[in-house]
Amino acid sequence: MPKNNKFAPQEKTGYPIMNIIEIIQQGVIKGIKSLYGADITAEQVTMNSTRKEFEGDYTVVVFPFARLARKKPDQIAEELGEYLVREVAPVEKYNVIKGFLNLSLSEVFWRGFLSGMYQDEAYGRQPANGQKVMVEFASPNTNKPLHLGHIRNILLGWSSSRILEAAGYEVVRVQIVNDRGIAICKSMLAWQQYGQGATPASAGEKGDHFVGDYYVLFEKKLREEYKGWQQSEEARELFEKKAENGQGEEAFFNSFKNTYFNEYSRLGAGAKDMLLRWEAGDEATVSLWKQMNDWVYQGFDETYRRLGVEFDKLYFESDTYLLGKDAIRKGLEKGVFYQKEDGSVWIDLTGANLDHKLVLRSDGTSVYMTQDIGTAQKRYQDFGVDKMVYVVADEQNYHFQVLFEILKRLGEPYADGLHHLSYGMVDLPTGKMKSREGTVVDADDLIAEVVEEARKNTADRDTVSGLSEEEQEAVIRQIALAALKFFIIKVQPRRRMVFDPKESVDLQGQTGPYVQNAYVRVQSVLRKGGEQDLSPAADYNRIEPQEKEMLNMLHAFPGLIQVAAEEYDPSGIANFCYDLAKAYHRFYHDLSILSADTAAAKAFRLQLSQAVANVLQHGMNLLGIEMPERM
RNA sequence: GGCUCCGUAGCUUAAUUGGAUAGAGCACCUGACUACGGAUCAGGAGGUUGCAGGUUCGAAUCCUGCCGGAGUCACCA
Repeated sequence: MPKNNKFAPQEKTGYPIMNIIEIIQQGVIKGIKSLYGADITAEQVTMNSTRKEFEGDYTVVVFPFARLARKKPDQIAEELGEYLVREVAPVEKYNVIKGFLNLSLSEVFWRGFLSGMYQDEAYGRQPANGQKVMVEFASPNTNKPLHLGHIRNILLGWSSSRILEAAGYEVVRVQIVNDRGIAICKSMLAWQQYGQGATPASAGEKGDHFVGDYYVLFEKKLREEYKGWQQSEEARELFEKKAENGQGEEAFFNSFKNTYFNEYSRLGAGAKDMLLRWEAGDEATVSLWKQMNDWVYQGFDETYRRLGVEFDKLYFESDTYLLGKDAIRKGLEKGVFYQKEDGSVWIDLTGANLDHKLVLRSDGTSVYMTQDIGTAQKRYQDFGVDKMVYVVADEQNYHFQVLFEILKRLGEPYADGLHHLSYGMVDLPTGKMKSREGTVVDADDLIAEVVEEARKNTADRDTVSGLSEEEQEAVIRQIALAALKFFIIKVQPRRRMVFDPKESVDLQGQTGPYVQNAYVRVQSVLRKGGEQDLSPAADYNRIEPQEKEMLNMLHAFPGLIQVAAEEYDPSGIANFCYDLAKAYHRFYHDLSILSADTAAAKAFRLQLSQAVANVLQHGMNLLGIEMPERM
């Protein structure tokens, strides 16, 4: 194989390989000018890949030129087609159907394109652009294990960060860990009262689940306590006095629950007291808090490891929850904020189609927004990033609109680079996930489940029987995670999605393993015939439609990465990988590779196979999905 | 109620951002290896893109109004 000139086309096309679309667009612009004397911009030249039921590679839509040329679309298309064939070298043929101009590129062009890229593992990756972007994702609370919702978040965050890297950015991956507050105090109190010194090790349980169990236990004990209290004199009197007209006992006590926790409950008082002592820095409390959080982190780390993600830096809310007050003070001086008589500080965002928003309470303490302002500033100080992406569910859309507007008005240097990667909640076929009803899908359980399913399906295959047990286990894990990840990532983020556990473990059809299988097929072919000289590919002169389809897709891949990065949307990459895998499966079925008719065909198809495998691996890698060599 | 997002085949979802006959997968039916891996391929059936108007050569996509669903409008996080 010609290793030393991988980027150079083997045949002279007369044009750089990558910009064929732009070249055609320029040709169209010149053509319109010379044929009709009109000036148009590249923007006005709409080009698509030709639909596969028609002949051609690219299609120019000529309707928009009808007015300029004062001719019928069909006639324009004819004239323009003739012009392009004459003036733009790679364009070899054209045909016109109903006002659409279909252009076919020469085989010379396609051979040159393929031979130039098929060994390039970095094909599609943009050179560094000198910009730095921070991606925040995961960001769990430390009182409960991760669940399906976190998985969607993590997969989106991870794949987006990979895609941004491929688009040329330097990426910093962070999360903010919500490690403080009343929730973790509930777990702490429950552990203190009922735990009898148990540890994750002694209980044989993962740390995050261990701590989560105490949170659940707290809620259970609280409910019991509340139920008992409802029989008391005090409760009866309150019910008589405060129940609204016609309000039943049950309805009343349901709505009273919060007040009960805050004002009557022994456990509630205990948890709140715990929080106060934590805030005061009480040593015993702080050390218990550290201990429990440590357990949780060990559990989280394990889950992240299973998912194959990692972070460059963790921010902890216990460090950041007091940040932002300075910014408020400065903003107040600059007149960005205003103060009410009671001392609370606000911002008027009605000009930006938003509302008035509180940024500091009357007692001078922070709210969520205050922290987020401070944290953004801190992150900029820490890393000097040009952009920040927040992967957070769509219930916080309004919050981020407000946050970004505030940062803009404060004149933050990164304010134009802020993006909320908002995604819809994950529903189950039975409806919403509700922790109270125990319908939350636990992340670790889910992973274990898909691995089991993959194991069952791998058991009776001799394709992997030659591998060691360890290697087999790795393959099973790769397949399982591919199924799970692909299932989630293929859906556009903004959509609320239905997660059917049964479908997520499917290994057939539009799935991760289907894509892996295409890759594995290529590897199998290459093992048998990849060691040869592929230069005869230059003589291949009858590119089949199945081959052309893949060449077109391969050519589109770099642009797709760009779009995915600009839109912060990995779903397009997933769907592309599926389409490419499908095209390869068809090609593989219809045409012979190793026993092709000619040496040229064989060499060309081996190049093509290798190119497809590279791009599939690269594309799936952007989604955080690994490719096995056998499966 | 105000604002935002979403309604596409029975189910899960695409549609190159206004382009050609709305494309896949699952499930259902029928077929395909003495061939490079059948976790595959081919075919069938399944659609008034929630409804009604409008904009134009052309609308799932843009505008208006309804209908249905979700989220959000805290000195909560």
